[in-house]
Amino acid sequence: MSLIKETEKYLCELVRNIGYDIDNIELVPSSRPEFGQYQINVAFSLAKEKHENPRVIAEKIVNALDNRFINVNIQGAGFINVSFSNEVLKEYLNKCLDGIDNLIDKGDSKKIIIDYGGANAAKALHVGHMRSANIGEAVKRLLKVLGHDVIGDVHLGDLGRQSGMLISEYKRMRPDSPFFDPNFEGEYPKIELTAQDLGVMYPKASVDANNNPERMDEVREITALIDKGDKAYTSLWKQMVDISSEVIKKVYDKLNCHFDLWEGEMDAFKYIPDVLKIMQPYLYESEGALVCDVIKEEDNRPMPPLIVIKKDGASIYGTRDLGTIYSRMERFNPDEIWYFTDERQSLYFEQVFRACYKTGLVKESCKLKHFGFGTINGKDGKPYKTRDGGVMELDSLINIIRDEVEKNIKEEITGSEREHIADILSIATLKYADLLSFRKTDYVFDPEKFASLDGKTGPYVLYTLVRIKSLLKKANDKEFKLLNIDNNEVLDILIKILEVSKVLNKSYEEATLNYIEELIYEVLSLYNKFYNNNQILNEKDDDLRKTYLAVSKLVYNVIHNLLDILAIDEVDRM
RNA sequence: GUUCUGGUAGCUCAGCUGGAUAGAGCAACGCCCUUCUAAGGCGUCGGUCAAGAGUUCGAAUCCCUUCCAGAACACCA
Repeated sequence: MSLIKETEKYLCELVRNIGYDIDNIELVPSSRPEFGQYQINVAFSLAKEKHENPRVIAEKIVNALDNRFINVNIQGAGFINVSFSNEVLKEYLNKCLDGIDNLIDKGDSKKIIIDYGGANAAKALHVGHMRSANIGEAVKRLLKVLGHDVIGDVHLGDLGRQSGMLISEYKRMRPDSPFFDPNFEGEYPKIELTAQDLGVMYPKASVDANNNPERMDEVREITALIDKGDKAYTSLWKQMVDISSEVIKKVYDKLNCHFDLWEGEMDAFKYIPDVLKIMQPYLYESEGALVCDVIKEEDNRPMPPLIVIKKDGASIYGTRDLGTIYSRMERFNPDEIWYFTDERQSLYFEQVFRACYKTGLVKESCKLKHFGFGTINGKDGKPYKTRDGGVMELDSLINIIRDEVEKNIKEEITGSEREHIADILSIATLKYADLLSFRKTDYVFDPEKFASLDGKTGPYVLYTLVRIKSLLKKANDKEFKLLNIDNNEVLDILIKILEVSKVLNKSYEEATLNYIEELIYEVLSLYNKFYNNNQILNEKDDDLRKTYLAVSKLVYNVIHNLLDILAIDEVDRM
């Protein structure tokens, strides 16, 4: 258990013993550091409830405190200020030099499925996919650290209009192929296409279909045929999906995103009949489609019904999501399913979730949650595009950052090591920037700013770690131990590190990583200040040198573990 | 049109389950290298928290109104 949590429990017990019935007290980092490390504001709420003087309540609490605190004082109308004694801090933090277990508080373990990634098969990953990947992967790792049982699913968009687009294009390229011969019987051949080919074919088909209604009808027809299980088209499409999957996987690997399940919409297919059977009593026909009402009496906004079967008889993305949820319930029986997609899909997910509960597809005890995120914009405030206004592919985006980041690597580092460092640094830069703002906030993509050594950036973080690692490596001392922590710069670092537990829990509750990044920056910034003003290796006083080294090790350990949650790798030099 | 999200320093953003004097980064200006990676650190400047009214010991935070911006709103995902 973390020191903060343990202390809060103690305080809660203490206040109860005085005669106030409360279930928790918060130890808040002080907004007025000159009065102490922490403030306790409980006297105000109790005063309001009991109609007593907050100052009197504060005095009662203060008088009961034991000697784990020093500098206890009451300010203003009833602010209680306390600081931990150095002995308490040393004893606790000396146990935190390796690993992160002593710094965090685990709750009840839940089984949670995380649906993130969402790449479209047969189309290159683009900017929009990056946030889902980065946020989803980090949240997945965070949940694991907090003791949950997590399953991450890439949930590929491998069914839908792009299949019709690509097959119609292939038909124009190879009209004589057996896939288009209705009389063909036997094994369909292997197609000779690369992911690059598919990347060229899709936009070509898309442009044509958008300008030509007949072509669009053909696309729809092919899409519907796959939906209905057409052998030739399904075989062709599956091959296309496999071809592009390899490339998609490589990009996800670059981003350190590793999925437990590599499934997609097509995998939901076989569950759709069961889903329809269960939902049957709630389905009705509307404008040719089969829909399910999801409006509730208390709604004060339009809530259109969820379309389950289109008027052409084919499934739609909602149907596939329902099938996926059903399959997850059957196979894993999770406590929760979390979705990470663009915020613009929030109404859609609301519809799907309501349909699940209403029809009994999902039991009430299983929580379905959608966590939307904001868009990545250019400096003009509009979604980030290539110079000519096209969709920015994720790979190009990585290369843009890589060009910037290269400038920060020392010239003396060359060859494959340089390449390796550039790889890690560019992903770290991209991720740090991507996770820096609150999940729902749109942010401006600014490669130069992100790759800068100054400010809240990946390079700043990794550079600081490089210095710590170099220093720890040079240290001859066998013993790293906090012995003398009277130095204020040291104390500031230690107190900041105590926040880890709360920061992780807050990040979990809101499914956002910006709090973690903020903490990383604050710790490292305090460490840099300390590093600048103190000689660590050359410190003559044994106790001080051991303490300084222990602080360095503690900082490294904490930041290393936090970066691991964010799926950000480090380098040894740069 | 209805609903949702947002409006905080010149710029980019935190803070929003009400707490003491509203924060950070960048930019600008000024300091600190016989130094463990100065690729760093320190300082200064910078605010009607969109506007107005309300709730209370206390409001950037909660409620209401208005203005501005973005998004969603049935067979695309």
